[in-house]
Amino acid sequence: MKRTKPKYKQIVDAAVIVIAENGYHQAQVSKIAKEAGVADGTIYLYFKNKEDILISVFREKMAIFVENINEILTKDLSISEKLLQVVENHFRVLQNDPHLAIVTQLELRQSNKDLRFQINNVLKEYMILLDQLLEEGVEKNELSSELDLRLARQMLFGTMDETITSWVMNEQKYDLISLAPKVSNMLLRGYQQR
Amino acid sequence: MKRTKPKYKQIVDAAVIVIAENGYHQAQVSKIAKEAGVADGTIYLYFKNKEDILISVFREKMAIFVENINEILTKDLSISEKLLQVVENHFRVLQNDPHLAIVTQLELRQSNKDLRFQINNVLKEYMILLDQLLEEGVEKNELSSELDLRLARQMLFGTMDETITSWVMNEQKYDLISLAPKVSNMLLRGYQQR
Amino acid sequence: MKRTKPKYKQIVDAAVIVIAENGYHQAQVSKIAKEAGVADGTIYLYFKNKEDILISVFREKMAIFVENINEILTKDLSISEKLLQVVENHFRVLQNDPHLAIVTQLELRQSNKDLRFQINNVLKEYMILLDQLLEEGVEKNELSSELDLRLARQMLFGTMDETITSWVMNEQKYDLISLAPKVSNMLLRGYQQR
Amino acid sequence: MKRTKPKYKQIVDAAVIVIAENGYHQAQVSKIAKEAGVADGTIYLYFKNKEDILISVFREKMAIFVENINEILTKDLSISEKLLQVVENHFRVLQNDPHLAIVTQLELRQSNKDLRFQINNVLKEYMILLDQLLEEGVEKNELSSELDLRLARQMLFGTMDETITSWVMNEQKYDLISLAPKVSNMLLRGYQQR
DNA sequence: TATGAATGAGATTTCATTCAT
DNA sequence: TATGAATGAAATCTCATTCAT
Repeated sequence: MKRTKPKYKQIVDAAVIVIAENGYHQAQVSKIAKEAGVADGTIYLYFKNKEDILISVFREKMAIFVENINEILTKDLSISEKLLQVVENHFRVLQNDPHLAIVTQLELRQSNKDLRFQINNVLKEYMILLDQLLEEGVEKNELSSELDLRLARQMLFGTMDETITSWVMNEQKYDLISLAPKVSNMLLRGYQQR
Repeated sequence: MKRTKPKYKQIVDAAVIVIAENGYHQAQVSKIAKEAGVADGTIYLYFKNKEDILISVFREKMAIFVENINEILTKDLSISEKLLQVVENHFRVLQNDPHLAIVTQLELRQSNKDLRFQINNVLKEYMILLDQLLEEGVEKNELSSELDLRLARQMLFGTMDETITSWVMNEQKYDLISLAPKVSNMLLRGYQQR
Repeated sequence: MKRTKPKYKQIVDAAVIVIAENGYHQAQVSKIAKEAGVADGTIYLYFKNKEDILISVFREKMAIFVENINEILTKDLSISEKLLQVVENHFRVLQNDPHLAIVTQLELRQSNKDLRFQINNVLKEYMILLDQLLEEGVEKNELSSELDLRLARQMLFGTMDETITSWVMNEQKYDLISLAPKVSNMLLRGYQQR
Repeated sequence: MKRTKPKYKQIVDAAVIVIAENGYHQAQVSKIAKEAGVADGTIYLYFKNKEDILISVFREKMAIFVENINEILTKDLSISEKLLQVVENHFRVLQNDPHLAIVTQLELRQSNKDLRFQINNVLKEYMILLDQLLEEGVEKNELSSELDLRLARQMLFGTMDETITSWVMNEQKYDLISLAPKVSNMLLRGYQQR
């Protein structure tokens, strides 16, 4: 299972396209192979099984989020500014890759429990970073000292997720990124002391 | 397609149990029929196809939410109090029916795009009620006049949804209902003018 | 798994024909279904899986041997006469069902270890009857008192088996049944005291 | 197709080991290549295809039997003594190479009809030698003049084969070689005039 | 000679749905 | 209305073999 060879990336990218265009249940291995320009059997030189392709898609793409967020967190900015950048980043990555948006918001959710469990493990890393952001806000006295961190993070992630899903279901008709300031403002006020 | 006969309800209830206990992908029509105490073929006297069973499950159960929320909205209460009651109601219905919680938060999400679009149509009714609540808040000057209603509602629904899903994924180990005040408070502040 | 319905027998018989005519590895379930005049899926109402079909073929057909041998053993005959009848019976059943002969002597031996283990269990019943025959011969002093029963039975079965396999490999060109007296005579002498 | 180079022998020996340890159906070409310490493709410089490896295994190993038997036949011994030595030799070669015993008695029998016909061709050479032994016995008046040579040889081979297969299936728990005298005695008596 | 990455054909099994009774 | 036996389409994965290097 080589994870570095160009063919590995070819197949992951092909999977995103095929799933976005055909839907999760119509994304047969043979379609992915065709899109990637390799034989069906070649897939299995790089992935253990079909599930392994899907979890890899998620892992590879989620890495982009994590990397960006990490960068934002290390900057010397106020929490309100960081929060805005986090939301904007989340929105931007998905607006700029419409296929990926469909895949993460609609298609991959159709996967079975096993796969979703694995996806959740990948998501945890992202969640931890969101937790860090909020914790920092409390420490710096920018957010309420009484904030329930878990609930706050669930509000953050749930709001972004629902906003994006609605946008995808509305066929990505409006500009998502420009909604980020309003969203982060609402969240911020929710997190602040009265 | 009789929607009133007892057998219709029998089958819907059987579906909830079977899906919760076996998972979406292991909820075969024959299992549902067995649980309902009818023959496989009988299912098709009451439902067009399997998807029709699932959407019916959602529609029937969602009716409980809508009914409750409707009642709350007509009461003579402040928005902050109504918001609390809405969140509490949402949490309570699902905490009191663990099978249903599993089905709505985890299992039904595995359905295909078509079914999910239909589910979203059912959800719309609920969304409209949430919109009304927020609108009323703006009109009564309890919420910021600059509130973006759609985003606000997405924050409301997204936060509740994510909170419940996390709770289900944590095997419903803690008390969900008691989180309602904190959640509604955070939301409320987010919706208010500084 | 109904073992009595006519369709069960239909499928078993079809399996014998298909395996004999196409060979073990070319006996696809769909071919068997076609030969039996049922749909592919119907097979799985009567058999757990493909292996279950094959072991059933063996079990059903072996029952004929066991039944016949049992009958012979209960007759009031000399051991030499019983031995002759046993050999003759073995040869006759297979000569009269050329398909079955091909299946038992050539095709079913290609099965994997698991299946062969199960087949051996079925064979054991037959082996035990052969043991009884030889034991009776010793008790009645018709066979040498020093006979090693296990080796004697291995000689009996091995000789019959090799004789039939050679006959099958020679495309069943000569009369097998008429060889029974010579074969049983040779065996008998081998079992007798000098 | 060089049959002399060391790599040819390396591969044949690797095949015996891989088949014995993994079973016929789990003996992939790539496993054999790995065991032999060569690349998959290299196999095809020495063998036409996989079947060719297997038939080669059989041919190479059978040569040992043929050589030994030839030697025995040329000795100046009574038929009864030669028969004993033949049986003993057959048992000894397999008892001393447990891997080979498993391969010849269990695994190679799972091969398809084509391969088994080829194996039988190789076996024929051995069968001819057994025929010669029996013929010599008749000529020297040590065996019955009325012996049916083919049946007698089938009894000889079938008995040895079944005895060894039982021993292998019993996990080679007892001493096989020491059974040779009893076996050859039973056979001898069967071949002699009353 | 030697390599090993790539190929692609092929079959078992499940399960939603039908329809004769 | 109700039954349940029968249907049949459809997809993952393996592995012998090839061939460019």
